[in-house]
Amino acid sequence: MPHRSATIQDVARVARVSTATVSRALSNPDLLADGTREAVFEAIQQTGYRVNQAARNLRMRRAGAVLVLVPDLGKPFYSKILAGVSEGFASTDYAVLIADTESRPLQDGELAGYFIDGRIDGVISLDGGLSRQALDECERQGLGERIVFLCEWVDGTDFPAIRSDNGEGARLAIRHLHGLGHRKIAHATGPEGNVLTTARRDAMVSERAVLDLPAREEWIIRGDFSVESGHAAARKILAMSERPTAVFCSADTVAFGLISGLQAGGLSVPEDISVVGFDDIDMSQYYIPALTTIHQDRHLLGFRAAERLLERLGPSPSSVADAADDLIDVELVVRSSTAPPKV
Amino acid sequence: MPHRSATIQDVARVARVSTATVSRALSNPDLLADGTREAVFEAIQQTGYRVNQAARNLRMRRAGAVLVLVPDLGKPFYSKILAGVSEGFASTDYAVLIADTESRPLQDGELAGYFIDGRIDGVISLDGGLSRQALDECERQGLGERIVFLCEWVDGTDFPAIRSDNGEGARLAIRHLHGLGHRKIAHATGPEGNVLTTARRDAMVSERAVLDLPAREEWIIRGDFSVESGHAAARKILAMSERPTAVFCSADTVAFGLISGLQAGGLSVPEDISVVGFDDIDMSQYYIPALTTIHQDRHLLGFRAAERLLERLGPSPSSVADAADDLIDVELVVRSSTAPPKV
DNA sequence: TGGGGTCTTGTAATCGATTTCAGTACGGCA
DNA sequence: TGCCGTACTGAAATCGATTACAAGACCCCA
Repeated sequence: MPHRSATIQDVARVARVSTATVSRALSNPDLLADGTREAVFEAIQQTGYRVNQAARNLRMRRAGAVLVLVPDLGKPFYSKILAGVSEGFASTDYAVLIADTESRPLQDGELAGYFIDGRIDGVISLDGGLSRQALDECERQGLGERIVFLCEWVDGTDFPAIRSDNGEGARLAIRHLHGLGHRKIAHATGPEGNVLTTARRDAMVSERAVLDLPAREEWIIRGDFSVESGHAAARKILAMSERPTAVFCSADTVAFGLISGLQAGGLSVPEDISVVGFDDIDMSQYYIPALTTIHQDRHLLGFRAAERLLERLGPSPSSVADAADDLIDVELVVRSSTAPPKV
Repeated sequence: MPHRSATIQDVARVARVSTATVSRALSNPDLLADGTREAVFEAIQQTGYRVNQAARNLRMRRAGAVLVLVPDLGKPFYSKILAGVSEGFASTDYAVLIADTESRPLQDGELAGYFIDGRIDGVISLDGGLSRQALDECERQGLGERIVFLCEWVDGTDFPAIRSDNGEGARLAIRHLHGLGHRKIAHATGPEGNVLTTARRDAMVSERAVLDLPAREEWIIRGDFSVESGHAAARKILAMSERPTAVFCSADTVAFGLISGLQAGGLSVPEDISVVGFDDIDMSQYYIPALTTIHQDRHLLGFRAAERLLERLGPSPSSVADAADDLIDVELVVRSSTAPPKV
């Protein structure tokens, strides 16, 4: 049985003031006379008082928590992002709840339900696959202000979305390969229907056109962001009559699987085929060959999303934040998985 | 402004009963007459009522949340564990809070403070480096029952600790290498002072003695669990006059760095040196060479920890749970990073 | 017919904070 | 001296649930 801790009543008794005064001492100290304030703080010290969050939240009609929706906690890509989010809320009194939408998808009305329950004050969703219905329901309840997307987003909605400049990333990758002399460039995509898949593929395709490079249907290899799908892409490439000399992968993990698969099929990277990844996860610089990739500042992404949500939860409803701030720069990191094509 | 949602009062009014009856309908339905119960559920439907957690928690003197302390969210090792924990709590009404103890270490009294605040009901700590003081303070407040360790633990305390059989893992690794014909086996350790470092190193050293293998001081290479430390270990090995023919690494990430470093130094794996990892993170099977390693069931570890904490938070204080259940089996996974030594 | 038991339900206290409203004290000014 | 504004503090309502206690209805059996 936890030792029953001091309440505001106890403090008031010790300081010989009312509970209202104690409350004010904490939230609005300059309202009090100097002596009173000191007496209260003294009493707080003595009793070891800490304000009870449940009571405070009940009275203030807030939950004191935000929810982060992660498509798959098991993916290393998310870890640093979460660290960033968590840091963004560290100096506030919001708790950070994390839910994995893959291991347990949200039920109908569950998201809005969390708000209504008083469980959460806001949401950061890393999952762009949230159902339209769930979002609409939140909007209908006037909760639209409390939702921020991160990395992914939902087309056709106008929730703020902190994200990397995916298009620019794809263009950097293609230009880099083009610069090395590659012309036959393939793309291993993410899962169909994912906004990142679309953004990266579209930019890749259009940049390829801009540079006047050849395009073949089979060079767009559908997959998902998994290592396995990279492995599968390798098998497809090995079976092609007209092989590309370079592959731009939609994720580093895909690149790892791809390289591993190519190697198993007797092709070496970058000698026979160059590979570019996307994300720059920790492993990438130590992979053999070290992976050329598009760096995303994952920590910053998380941190910014936290800031953005905090703004929106704050007292002033319309913030001055610039939507342009929501696009985070990416960077090409050249390592050893790319080289000029064989002549 | 979120649409003010229905309260228990509203439901009571609609159903023409008292709030007590509504409350009972939810928590103890068979106490009510059939007709009443139906009327209440009908009213709940009509009003869209959802119980307010803050109010409920306040009244029931509970927080409705558990905290998971993660040493470094950025490490891919933890992701699946968190998914397991999260799944373990999915069917309960506990929220799962996650805090990164590296990016923001716990302050004095902060942990006990969370309990007293009514912010959390329990803790799962993946961090074995929690200060003794913080733990003692919790014990003193009678909160000892509410703490469970996971993966790591703190020597000399008797909190339950769900963990892999680290000793067995180390022995499996050494026996595997011994079986291949290796005699000169080195070990790249984790950070000094970490319980896992100690457990794995001690078991490695004693198994090496059991098998009557040579031991050299420099073959115990101190590091931490990072890729970088594996890289550094490679440099040390390259500089040795008497090189080992195999290295048992304290983590897969260390193995990756090691292999990368050896390769950079002109030694290839497994031809020149065999490498065994520990953890079997997702990447390991796709690394080149695919990594021979000790598999930890990370999802199960997380899930078990959740179960264990739930038991302890439940109404019956002394659970029947067997402490033996807390040790999770590990498995040797043989891939391509190990081979017989060159003759 | 009356006492005792079971079923069902309601009244009201309670959890621990915040905040509105009102009151007191005091100083300044006419 | 009397009125008013300012500074400070307290009493009490409130947030939305849970639950101890009590009371009414009904049945059974002596």
